[in-house]
Amino acid sequence: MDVKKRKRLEAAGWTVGDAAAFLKLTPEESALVEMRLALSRTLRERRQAAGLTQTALAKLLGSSQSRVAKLEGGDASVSLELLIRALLSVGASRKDVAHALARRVA
Amino acid sequence: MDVKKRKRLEAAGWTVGDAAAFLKLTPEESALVEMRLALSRTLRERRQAAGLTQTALAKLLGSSQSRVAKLEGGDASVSLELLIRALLSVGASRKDVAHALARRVA
DNA sequence: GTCGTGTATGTCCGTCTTGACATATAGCAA
DNA sequence: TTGCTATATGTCAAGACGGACATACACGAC
Repeated sequence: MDVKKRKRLEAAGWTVGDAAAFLKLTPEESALVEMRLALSRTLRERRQAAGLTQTALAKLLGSSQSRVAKLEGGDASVSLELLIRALLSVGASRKDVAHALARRVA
Repeated sequence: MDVKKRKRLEAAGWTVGDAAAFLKLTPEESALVEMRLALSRTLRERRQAAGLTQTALAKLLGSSQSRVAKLEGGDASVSLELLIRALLSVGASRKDVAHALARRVA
């Protein structure tokens, strides 16, 4: 968005920014949200690249299809822990997980 | 340990290896354990480098000294999630966390 | 010795996460 | 249309996790 348009919107009472700014997240909260997002995207990509369905991954992970959907969908009810476990179960290494964690998402 | 000694021990019924081999962990379980270890070590180092006591970090984190001790001590009752939150609260960035996660621990 | 400080360990109880299940939606083929 | 497959969404009981607290331990100063 160009600066002029932003100025115009802000003058009209709108706030322009990303989700973190909108929700007034602290830097730490933002980092957590971004990590979740980065991991869930990576999970979906790796699962599809491996030719697995959510159901198949769920079985590998010892979980259920619905939870895998929540993992990939960034549902608030899933922990980083489970996301990381899921990545490991699609063959990611520790280094892969680290890389995924730092991946740009915005 | 040199090969001869290992052979001798194995001949006597001993198994030589690291904790993962001893506990017969799957590669994924090993990776998780190593991540926990890597993060908790990094947390302790960063906290000390920042000149913080466990109590001070606990306040930053919105937790208690006892939980920080468990975090750093690798207690089984702590999640990766909390470890990561703790790192963020001592000023680590997402990239820092990723780096810590992949850090060698053996 | 006794403080004081920092850390470790154990337990309790409320909350969050999870697997399981049901159900809904979407796409595709016969 | 029906049927099948893949994914999404909601709910819930059981278990895991977290903060708080008590307490124990270690160390140094006094």
